[in-house]
Amino acid sequence: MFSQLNPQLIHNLERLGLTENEAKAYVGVVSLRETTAREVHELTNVPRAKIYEVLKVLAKKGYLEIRQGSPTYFRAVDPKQVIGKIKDEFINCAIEALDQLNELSYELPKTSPVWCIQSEWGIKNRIREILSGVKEELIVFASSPEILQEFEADLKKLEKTCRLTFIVNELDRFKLLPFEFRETTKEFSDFMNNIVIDGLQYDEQFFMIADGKESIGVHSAGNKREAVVIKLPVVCYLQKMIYNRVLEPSFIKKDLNSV
Amino acid sequence: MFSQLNPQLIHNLERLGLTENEAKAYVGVVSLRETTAREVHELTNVPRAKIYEVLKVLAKKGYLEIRQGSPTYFRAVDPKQVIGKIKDEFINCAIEALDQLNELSYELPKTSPVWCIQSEWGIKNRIREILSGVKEELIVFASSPEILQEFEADLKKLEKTCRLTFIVNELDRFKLLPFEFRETTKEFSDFMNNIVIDGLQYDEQFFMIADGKESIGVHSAGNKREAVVIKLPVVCYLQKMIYNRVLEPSFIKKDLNSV
DNA sequence: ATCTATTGTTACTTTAGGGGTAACAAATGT
DNA sequence: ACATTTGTTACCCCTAAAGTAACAATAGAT
Repeated sequence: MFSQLNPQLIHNLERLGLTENEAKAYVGVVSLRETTAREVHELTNVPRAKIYEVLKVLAKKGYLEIRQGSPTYFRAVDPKQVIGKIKDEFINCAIEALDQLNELSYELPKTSPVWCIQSEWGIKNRIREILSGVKEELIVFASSPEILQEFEADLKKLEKTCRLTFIVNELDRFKLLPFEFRETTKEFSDFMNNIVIDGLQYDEQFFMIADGKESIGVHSAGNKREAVVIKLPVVCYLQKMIYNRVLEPSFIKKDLNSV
Repeated sequence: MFSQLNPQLIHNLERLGLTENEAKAYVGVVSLRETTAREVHELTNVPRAKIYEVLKVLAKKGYLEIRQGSPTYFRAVDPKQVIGKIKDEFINCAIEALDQLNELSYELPKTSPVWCIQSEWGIKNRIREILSGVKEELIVFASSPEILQEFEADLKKLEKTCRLTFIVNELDRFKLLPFEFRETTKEFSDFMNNIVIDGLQYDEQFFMIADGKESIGVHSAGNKREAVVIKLPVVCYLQKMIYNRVLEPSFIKKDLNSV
């Protein structure tokens, strides 16, 4: 009747490189164990005129076995073997691509002073990269605890070798995290949550200054989230100053004032 | 000038899920390290009208970082990270697909008596499966040593627990392999190399009978190679008889004659 | 300030792969 | 012999992605 096929499974198989009809047909044969083209067609709704070619292709790829005759019968090779094969081929491909990409890198990385990152994964990736390079001091601002939780382990490790300063705007919301937090002034946090440029609402969610020379800030502008990496020592110095200024006076340490 | 891009690399990246233009653009940015859309366009020949959108997409996926301005600059995220991410996602997908496929297997495998396998990988896979199921006796015929080499380790292991009989048509060609071989009669090997059915030349290359009830034969018909699996005990018995008959008389053992 | 070249965008065409449909030939079964 | 099922062929359609051409917006030069 109407497709009992798990659409998520079909989608996954497509991502593994099968066409939609190939995915449906393979699932069909696996479901039916040992079967004819017609049965597969009826279960999967792949047009009967197409099913023969599709099953042939799958057999050629080694995913099916065939018993000739009229009708011809088909049998699925164990999914574990099939998926394993696809995976192996993909991984070989990935390894080869990586090798080839690495050969392109003849120049040393020109490190430009400012970059913008527009994917969630890219942001986390870059934060982790910066964290792994911190030598002495790290200042972290966060407007909500989620992102800190994400990097809790990395930060905990850093705590042993570096001076860490955590700045937040509401101490309460962070009390579950095992760090010592300092609170910003009310004015500052109001300001941070309410920056509008060209009609776009900016919401600074996270900020980090590493060794006073590299910073990354994560904000949402409109409905998009992005991060900005800045490596200009001057700018970072200014940023650091600002963060030092906006701490609640009672928490400001002597040595920070002297900078 | 004319593309210095490694086409193999482009092809690999396409297999990893990028479009051709995305692959070229990413390779371009990796090559140029830190660069503008125009430079990427000139290096890769991706149409200039397309390069902006393509680079944006790559940034959205997290493979590039952006420095806004006019011109906008682009920088590649470390290929190791990028390829690693793609690989992880793929593998998750593969694992999920396998789980879902395994849920479909409600019935016990109906074992049909005869199957045809049309991919090299599928053939090897099935041979290995059969080898792993042998309990007592295995008879192997091979017309060339390559395929035996492929399974040398598996066969060596079997030798300890089973009676193994190797039948070949030219002892000389197999002397490098660490097994005891028996030779067929000249007539038989001539016959085997010269079977023509419906104008198609059949060349039996490999044959194996496991415990007298399951057999697999690999042959090329025309220019195609395929394998036939037969699980009918009767047929296997007959096949076994034939193989026993065609051994050079001097090598025929007593107990084989008595069967 | 004006002109020019470059940057970035938009709208369109083309192509190829995959999917769907209809109609026919070949084989099977009554 | 006839009908049914199996298998094939020739189409059409749609979409994703590549290519093209022309225009707007910006930056640099005179």
